[in-house]
Amino acid sequence: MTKPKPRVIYWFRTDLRLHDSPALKAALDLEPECLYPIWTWDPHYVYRARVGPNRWQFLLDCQSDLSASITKLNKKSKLFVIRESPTTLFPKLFKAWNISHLVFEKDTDAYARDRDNEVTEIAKKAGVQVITKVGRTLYDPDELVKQNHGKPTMSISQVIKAGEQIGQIPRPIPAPASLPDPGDTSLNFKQDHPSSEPDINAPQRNSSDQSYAHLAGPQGDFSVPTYDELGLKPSTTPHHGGETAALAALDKIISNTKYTATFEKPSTAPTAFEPQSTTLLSPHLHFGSLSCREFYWRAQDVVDNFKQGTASHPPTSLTGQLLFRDMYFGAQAALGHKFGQAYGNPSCRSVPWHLPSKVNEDTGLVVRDGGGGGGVEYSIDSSTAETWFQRWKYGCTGFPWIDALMRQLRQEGWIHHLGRHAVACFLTRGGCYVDWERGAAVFEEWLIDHEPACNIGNWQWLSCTAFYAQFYRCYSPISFPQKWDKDGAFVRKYVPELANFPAKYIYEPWKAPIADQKAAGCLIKSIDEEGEDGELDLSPWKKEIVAEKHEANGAQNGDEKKEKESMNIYPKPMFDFPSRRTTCINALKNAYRVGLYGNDQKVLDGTWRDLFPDEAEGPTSTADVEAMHDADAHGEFVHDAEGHEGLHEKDHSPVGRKRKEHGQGTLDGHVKRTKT
DNA sequence: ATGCTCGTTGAGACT
DNA sequence: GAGTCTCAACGAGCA
Repeated sequence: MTKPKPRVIYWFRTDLRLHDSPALKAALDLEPECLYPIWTWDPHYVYRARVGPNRWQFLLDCQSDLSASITKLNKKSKLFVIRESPTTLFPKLFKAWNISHLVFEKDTDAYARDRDNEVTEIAKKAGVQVITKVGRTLYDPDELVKQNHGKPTMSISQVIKAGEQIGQIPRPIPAPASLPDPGDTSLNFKQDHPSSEPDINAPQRNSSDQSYAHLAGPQGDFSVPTYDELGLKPSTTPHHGGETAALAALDKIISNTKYTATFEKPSTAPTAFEPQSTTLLSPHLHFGSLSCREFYWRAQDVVDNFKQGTASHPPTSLTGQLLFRDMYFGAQAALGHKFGQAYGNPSCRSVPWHLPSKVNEDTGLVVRDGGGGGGVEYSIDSSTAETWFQRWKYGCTGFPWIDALMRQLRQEGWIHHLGRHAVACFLTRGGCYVDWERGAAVFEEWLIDHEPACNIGNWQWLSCTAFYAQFYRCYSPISFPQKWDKDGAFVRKYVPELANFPAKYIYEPWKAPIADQKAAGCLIKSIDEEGEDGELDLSPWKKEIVAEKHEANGAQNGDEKKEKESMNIYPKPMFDFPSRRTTCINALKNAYRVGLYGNDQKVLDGTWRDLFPDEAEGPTSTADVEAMHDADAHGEFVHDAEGHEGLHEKDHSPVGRKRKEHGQGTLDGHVKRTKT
């Protein structure tokens, strides 16, 4: 008796490619009678993960390109996009299509693991065999953890050591030359509609969300959704997704053997644009439109054939970048949901930042609903910190380097790695003393290459709560960009108000004499001088980004012309950087001395904050306070003195009010030591 | 133990 | 302009 041939669903997720897909190969090795390449529209991504229009665009690009590539291999086939949650869809789909096997690439993201376990149970019940293969990382993150003695991989040397135990990174697998037919695709069942509540992506839409209006899309042909169907605001990124584009970009990079072999991340310019100084392949790695192993071996082969002894090495080399990615995946694989937050995380230091996340006491996880599009909910312990956070987010801090980066991020969905360092340091340990989880949430929303593990890991790194501890190494928003871009071309592009400023003042425009400001067509003013009754008015910066990039050179409407004729306004810096740096470094020093991690009992029960006096983050010496008053932007810096209100009670006082500072003392006298 | 080096990407003064 | 040292000082790993 011959066994019936397998009827296989290949479930695409973050592996939107045909080349080097071990899971797809496993599906094809079954020699199936039929193969259904599908995408299920997961409500977690639609409603619960923060996804801005630019990343949506990139995803749809990847899906469209993949679907076309599948059709090239088999005219009857395509990427069948089904609008339903995988957990409700699969039981019905297995039956309707008489499926014997479900194949997908292994995913170790905390959420994805839960979902995949659930789907695997569903398949088991339906008598469907599940096959998974690793292909998203160089090594299987679980294997990496196992070889790292069961511990999260917290340094690159641990990854290298564990990797040596595992063995060589697999060589890439060629794309298939043909694909089997799909079977009958009729859907003889009713669609289950997922709950859209809470919908943290509501702010990303400008028309009604039709994501789940039709099981197989408005035409009933399983096509990739359009922007209309998803109700999304238009994207503004110039970067596009898709395997075809990814492989072409990789070819171009690899063909430059010197660039490939001698790449050193720390010496690539974060101020470079058109072209950028790094590869911009990260969004492709996230969506799987490029295999990381393809990237690794193409780069490694160039290195191996390069002039002896002149190639760069991990961790700064191109392959080193991929090892860092694996490191973060390994940390996440070991820690699960706790990796994404400080609370309860044994590998993450507890620091009494401003704007801390709220925690659900039952689950021990941060509260991830925040109706109104906030994502993770947080306490506003300090109105000044909240103002600083909003000004950081919308690129109106008054520090041109920071503002240029944040505007590039919001508009294009990508900024250079060192630019991410600069803005992350500024928000957390090197300026605002705001919780890294606030910054991570903004990156989650805006980055087209948002990789949960890498984003979380890098924010922990930059805030010196994990992976990195040299908190006294602090990025200056003035000296750091000057290293690469003396003239400020980058600032001029992304902060056009300052386009005509003299290079001498481009990173510190508040120092320019009024005559120079007038000559450059831009006045430097306190934001709150601008608004009515002293209220902060960030609206000029918060307003929607229209896709003006492509139209700007064409017809301008009357309003825009008028605006051009009048004087531009750019804000004064929202605080004195040198004094804030001193304050933050001392606060970090203190937090390190207290030495608590997220899983400490005192952290879990909330009593840990008593170990930090009100002055925990405030100025630490009289000299600092004086320095602030001497600083240029008079009045503004008095805000520094607040932040002493303690972190528990909410502060409902109006944003931007000036306050008198309390008496100051050095930190040391207030600190109870927990380490001996 | 205690001291040393090293760690993907600091700033600033100096040679 | 590139390299080197100091500033103040972190943890991990090693001898």
